[in-house]
Amino acid sequence: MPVDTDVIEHSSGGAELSGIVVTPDNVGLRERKKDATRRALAEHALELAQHRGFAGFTISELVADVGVSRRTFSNYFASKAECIVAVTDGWLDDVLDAIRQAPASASLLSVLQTGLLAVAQDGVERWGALHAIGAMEPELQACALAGDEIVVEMVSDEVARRSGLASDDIRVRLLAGFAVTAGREVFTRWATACQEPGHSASNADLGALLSAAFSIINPDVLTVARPAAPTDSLTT
Amino acid sequence: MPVDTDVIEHSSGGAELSGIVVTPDNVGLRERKKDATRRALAEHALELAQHRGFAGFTISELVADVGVSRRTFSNYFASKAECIVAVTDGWLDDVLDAIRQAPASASLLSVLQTGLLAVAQDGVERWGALHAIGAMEPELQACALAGDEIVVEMVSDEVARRSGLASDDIRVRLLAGFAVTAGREVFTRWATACQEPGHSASNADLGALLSAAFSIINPDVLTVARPAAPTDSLTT
DNA sequence: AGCAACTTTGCGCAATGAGCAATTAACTCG
DNA sequence: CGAGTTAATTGCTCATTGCGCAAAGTTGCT
Repeated sequence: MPVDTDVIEHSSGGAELSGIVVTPDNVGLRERKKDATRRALAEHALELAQHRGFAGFTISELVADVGVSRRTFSNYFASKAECIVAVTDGWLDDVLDAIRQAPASASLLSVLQTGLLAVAQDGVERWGALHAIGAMEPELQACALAGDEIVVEMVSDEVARRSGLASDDIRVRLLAGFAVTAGREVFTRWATACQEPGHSASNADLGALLSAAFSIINPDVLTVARPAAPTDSLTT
Repeated sequence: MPVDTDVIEHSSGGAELSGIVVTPDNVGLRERKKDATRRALAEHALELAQHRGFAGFTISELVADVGVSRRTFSNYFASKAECIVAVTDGWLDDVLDAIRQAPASASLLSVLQTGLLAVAQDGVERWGALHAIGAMEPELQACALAGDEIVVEMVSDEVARRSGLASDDIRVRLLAGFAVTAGREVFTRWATACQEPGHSASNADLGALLSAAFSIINPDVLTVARPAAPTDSLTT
């Protein structure tokens, strides 16, 4: 009996890729349980880290609280850091869904901003905690960054679909990379702003921040013919 | 006797910040020795990783080859991954120097490209090896990404100086972040291209790749008054 | 030379990450 | 529903790791 089975109403199972849930549509009990323990571990790890610091608790303590064996932990995560970062698991799907559901008429840039906003919906609060801990814990930060890399991958595919360019076109990759970086940066500011005394942070501000961030991008780069590309074999 | 002292002619010592050498101007013997062991460890670690794989050797083996104690290793690096990534130590200074030495008349964007090219001078080959290993080793990749974060920090300062904007202006940070991301992406393509059978990769191609990458950026964003910034307290 | 500052080293230990085989729970199909 | 298949959990075990501590060895400065 890993986690309180009663609490499992219907979460979503999912196939894994590099430890991140990608397709949360299996509905077997087995999958739901797996997902539940994973979530429980990540969630509780974050909580412990918030109170006692990243190094302030051991995996053994964590699993004791959650109710699984020490060995099981290693079946899910390769490290404590990876476990904590797993609280962001759902976000990838949030962004992707938001992008897919955006009207075909919307511009790529605004679509990406929309996707980012979608994550902000339920993610920013956790992100604050995550960032607070990770700020001085290099291992955690590294894990988070590595996780983002996968997001970039997936967003690239989506951008490629929309723009009609190859998903490994350098501009596509970089645009996706930029979007993720922008999200990280904006969320950080947002989170810190929220924690301040006069915390008048609203969703509108978040949109403004995103706009400021995206103003760096050349608005019509992807809609236009490829730019100066002397050696074609490489720029693809 | 850590490393062959005879070989130490004049490398450069340096104060540390998060494990990355920042100011390589101390010339004491002590500093040079430290730097030498650090380098020796990183270098040899990379070599071992190339031949036996990341998990194919232990820290104990590494230090045995280099000639320092197991304990000393931990004085320098917190993990095997961190040690390997340390072969990139000098690159940060390369970029920074290149940026600083660029004529004041040059545009920010071209200056950044120049800085990236400076790294390519001696770095790309190692980067190939690094990437080859790190591709499937999440821990290594994570470390590298975390290292880049520091580069972004420093580049931001430089960009701020040139543009006259605050170094924590969101556009400055994102521009720096973009530059680093672009560098990573470009180097990856470059390195893989070089390894291919018909390896006709020249420095010119590298410049072209960088141009393609930077074509995403809005050319006059930083030289112009700040863009739409509704809530000023946040966009700063 | 002699003292202060810093590094290296050895020892030791708690914590980690993973392989293996046995157990248990979930799913499938007749 | 019940037997067989598949997959997850668990307990053992062990090599490896990360780091605190104090002793011994270097370097730097006067």
